[in-house]
Amino acid sequence: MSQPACITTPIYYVNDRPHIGHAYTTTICDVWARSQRMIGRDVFFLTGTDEHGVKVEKSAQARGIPPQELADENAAEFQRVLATFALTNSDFIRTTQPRHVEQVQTLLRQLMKTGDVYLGTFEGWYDEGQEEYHTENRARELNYLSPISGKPLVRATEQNYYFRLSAFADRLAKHFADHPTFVRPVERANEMLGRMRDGLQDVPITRTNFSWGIAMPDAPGHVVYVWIDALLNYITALGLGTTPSAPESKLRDRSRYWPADYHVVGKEILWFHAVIWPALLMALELPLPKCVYAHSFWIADGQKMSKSLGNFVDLPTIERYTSVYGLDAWRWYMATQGPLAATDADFKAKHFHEIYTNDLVNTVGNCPSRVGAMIGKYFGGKLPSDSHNGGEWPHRCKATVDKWERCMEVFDLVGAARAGMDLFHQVDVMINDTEPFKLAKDPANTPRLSSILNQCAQTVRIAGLLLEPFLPQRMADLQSAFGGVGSGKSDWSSRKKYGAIPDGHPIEKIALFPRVDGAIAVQPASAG
RNA sequence: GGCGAUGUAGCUCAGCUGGUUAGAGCGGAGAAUUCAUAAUUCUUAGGUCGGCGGUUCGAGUCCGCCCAUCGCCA
Repeated sequence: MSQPACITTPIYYVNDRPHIGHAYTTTICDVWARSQRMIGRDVFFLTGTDEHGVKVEKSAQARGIPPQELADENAAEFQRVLATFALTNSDFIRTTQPRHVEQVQTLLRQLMKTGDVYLGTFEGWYDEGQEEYHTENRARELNYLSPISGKPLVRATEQNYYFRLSAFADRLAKHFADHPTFVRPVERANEMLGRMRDGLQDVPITRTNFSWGIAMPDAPGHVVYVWIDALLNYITALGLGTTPSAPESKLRDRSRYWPADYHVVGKEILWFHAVIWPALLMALELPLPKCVYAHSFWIADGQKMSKSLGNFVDLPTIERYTSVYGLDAWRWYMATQGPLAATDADFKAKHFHEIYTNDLVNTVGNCPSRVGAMIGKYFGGKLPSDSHNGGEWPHRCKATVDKWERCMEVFDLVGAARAGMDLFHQVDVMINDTEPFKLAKDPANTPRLSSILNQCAQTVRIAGLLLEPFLPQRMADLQSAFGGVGSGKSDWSSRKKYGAIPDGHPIEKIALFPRVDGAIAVQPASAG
């Protein structure tokens, strides 16, 4: 039985249009999901849409349509994007689906029963656009105007249901201490710890001033706050909120995927995922995710992306890149140049072009091309035999595969990609050092020539294998050009083994990544 | 305003608990080579390690202050 693996993206808010931020998070999750599937794990990769809340209600109102219609429209748009990008999510959960709504209500009933959710009163200054309250001091500082919209804050009193977050302070602190990689990267974990030291206050989980949301059970007029609703998607998708008799109880088959290996989120929503969500899970007596990975943001040409600047790398822009460079190139840039660490990454057309040319054209593309060409020229396209059993290469390949596996396990996508690249580079070095093209001039050298080219081909095959999660389309081409062995159906232990291509197997010369002329490359977005 | 970072070669960044000539990738320069997608390989680039002061036999590496940028929070 294979080991389950689970990775999630946040669910995307249907009030937003898809942009590079969504594409990035989903793509890196996809790379990881593919890698784990490749090594034989039973992977559940979850994404979806967050569809409730005041903003959706108001946007729909502005357009004169029911909120569900707006949600349907935009959820479809997000799903279209997934298809366009060939992302391999296992499910797409929508918070308006009955399966989610019912489980959220079941889970909230449970929390009321345990006392972790209680009815309380609150009065404060409310920012309707942001769906948040400000403290008295803060409100005065702001002149009682929303810092975002500039609209007046509203004095509001609410009887709300609260989640007893304060009760979990010690357990959370202990969890962070016992699991130093619970929140990554470490800079982000420190931010959470710092904020937790300031104390944890109970958080309201219902509102009464809007209706587009999940009804709080047994509490007419109370609607579940959108964040709580959204967080619970991670377990409702796995059926953890179903009762055995419920119509959705078959979802419980998925319970083996919990706890998730990775919740991949943007840093702006880390507090919810690193503190509130774990506390909720503790209250529900469910295990915590193994890691909450908070990536940073893409900026565009050195500037923060914002609506007012109009410099969002939006879907049409992304599609320009994929049409010029291909989908794999887009994935490669996302996964290897993205803001996986604590600092933001700059998205630049020129940089994209350089990375494409250096990494993909000149290395990943060219190396198999030269190996294939020589086998074609000197051996009629049939893999010559190696009388030296691979020499150093079985060892080198194994060491690299091991390193790749270790990197992938800890979500070090850049390190894993580098491992594959390094193998291509080593082959290039060997060719330059041993000069097979010179050996080919004298038939007396044939045995040596055979060994060298066999070793090149065997190693190229493994290098390509390691890049498959990043470059699924082109690496499939490479696998079929290099003997067609080790395609998806074989198991990992045999695929990763050196020497899988049999002697005499056909090897094709291929050009995986066409050079893109700088002149027709995607141009930087012009200012204004 | 509170807390926390960051500031290292043209660019993007590595440099664990302080110790001989401060590193990598890309760009630039030079050389080798021709199997390959004008691809590859090798060599190289003399950067006050933000500024000032201090601790120390010795500091990008510790402390203080200042400047700049950024993050989280209020």
